[in-house]
Amino acid sequence: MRVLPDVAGIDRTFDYVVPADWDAPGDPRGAIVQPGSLVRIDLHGRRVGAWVLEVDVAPPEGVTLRPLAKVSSLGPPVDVLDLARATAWRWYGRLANVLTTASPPTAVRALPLARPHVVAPQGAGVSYDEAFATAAPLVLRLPPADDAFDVLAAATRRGNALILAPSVDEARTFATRLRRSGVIVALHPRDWAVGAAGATVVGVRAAAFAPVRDLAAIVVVDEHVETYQEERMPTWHARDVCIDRARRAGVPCVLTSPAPTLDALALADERAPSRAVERAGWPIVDVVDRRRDDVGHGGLFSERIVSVLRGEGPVVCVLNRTGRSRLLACAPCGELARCERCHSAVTQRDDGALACGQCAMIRPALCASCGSQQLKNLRLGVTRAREELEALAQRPVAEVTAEHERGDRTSDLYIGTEAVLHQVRSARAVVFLDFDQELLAPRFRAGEQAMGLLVRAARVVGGRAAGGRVVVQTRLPRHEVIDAALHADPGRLVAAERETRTALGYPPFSALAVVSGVAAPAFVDRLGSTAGIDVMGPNDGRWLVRAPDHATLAEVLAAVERPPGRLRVEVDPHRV
DNA sequence: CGGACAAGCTGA
DNA sequence: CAGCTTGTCCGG
Repeated sequence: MRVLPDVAGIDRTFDYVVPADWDAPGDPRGAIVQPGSLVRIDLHGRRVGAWVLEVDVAPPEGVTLRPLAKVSSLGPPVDVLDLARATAWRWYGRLANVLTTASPPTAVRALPLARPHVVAPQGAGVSYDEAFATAAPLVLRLPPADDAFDVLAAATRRGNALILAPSVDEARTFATRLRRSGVIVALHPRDWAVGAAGATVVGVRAAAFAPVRDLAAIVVVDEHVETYQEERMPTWHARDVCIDRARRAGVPCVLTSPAPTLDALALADERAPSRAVERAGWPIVDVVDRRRDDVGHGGLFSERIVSVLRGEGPVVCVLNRTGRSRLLACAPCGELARCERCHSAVTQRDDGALACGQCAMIRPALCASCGSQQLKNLRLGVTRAREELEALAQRPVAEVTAEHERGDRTSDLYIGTEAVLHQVRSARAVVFLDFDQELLAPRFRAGEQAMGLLVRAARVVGGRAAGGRVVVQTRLPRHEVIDAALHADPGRLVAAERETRTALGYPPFSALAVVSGVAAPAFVDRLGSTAGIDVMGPNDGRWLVRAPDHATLAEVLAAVERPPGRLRVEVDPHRV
């Protein structure tokens, strides 16, 4: 019996024997000990948990095997075990970390009886059955106003489906709706054993590793949402894990999104709705060009906003948190100071030069548009903005941030950070007071993430027919993100992003890893000048490793002997 | 990770 | 040289 301890710092397997009495007929312990199961072992003087990886292995010469101490629980089935191995390899992480995610939250000694599969009835809307007809992964572009439920129902018509949603709330809602149409649903991770026995499984990111007996289809809802990437090591992405899982199982995998990411499009074919359908599912987008405005005191609210505030019905204003906002604009012409190379916002260093937060490029403090040397800071926090908005609207304003809610709860005028878009379900208008913060964030996925915000806003105001509006105040009115939302055509953003990322060698046109921690210098040193990869840095104690693809990257990283000490290797970093 | 054991340091 | 700290090694 080969086992892997769940102890950080021990990344190797050990061999044990199953105590003879467990194998006696009628003893349940013998049946629970199988690959994936959780056991307890005596290791070097202490009792620790471990996963059974293999049974019937030939132990190495000259070691006396100790018996397993205890069996705790059933664990991930073999297909998930293989998926976990592949994930640990692809994202350069420890298998034990992935197996923790794949294991039941509380001990499972036996599986419940599976209830017979129920076929959800076909609804009145569009049929998505055809999307599941082939085993090749597919991206379904659904406009913001369209619900993914019909897609999920189609998935369950094939058998037990695995359905991932970006948030716990959405997962719960989908689970409830599917149950209402008669489908047997396990909500992951609570109903781990129900899924293992055979049911449609609904959950968030971690459900990518949920056991699903007789898995027939996988759906990842809103694949563009960032919560699908694990932030601890290994930094696996549930979308990519699901595509791999579907391929291994030979079942269809459908990703949905109003604005698919380049990463998804690199792995799956896209099916887009007709222009008419897509346009109908996006709201009207108003772009307010602020380059000519006076942005001094009180300049956060343009004339256009004042008129929006006058109408009936709830209005939501979105502004980024204080502190994160540090933008420079040219005083005479209003142009934003951006990096010439990667177009991120730049900050001014103590010596006056402009430095890019993303690619570390440095240039003199000159406006790229008019050559002026006069630059000014733009900054304003939510609390101040609320006071101004209250004065402007002459009625109470509720303030919503991720941390707290303040002000008048009965008000239908809200202001807050992007958290406000999660808390206010429906509104007549959503106003982005300063969208440039999003567009120019020093992350190479900033554009897609900004698009994600517009999608959220679009859902709050509803489709074109609902009459709602998304108002975007910006100094970059021609930015491809705004252009794409304005025309209800996310393809425009994809085209622009593809060009930039190809030119800069960013994913999905390369595979990246950021290496940091005390052991990083030694690790990078051992990486040396391996053929086929680039090592850049150090920048702030972090090195960037770039390979043409993930197979190469994983191969190269695994070939290096891991030096002692803390080492963080972030594959697919969201910040570079 | 954390226990075992060895080598190094200190004070009487 | 007992009694303690610090470092390195290794687990079936």
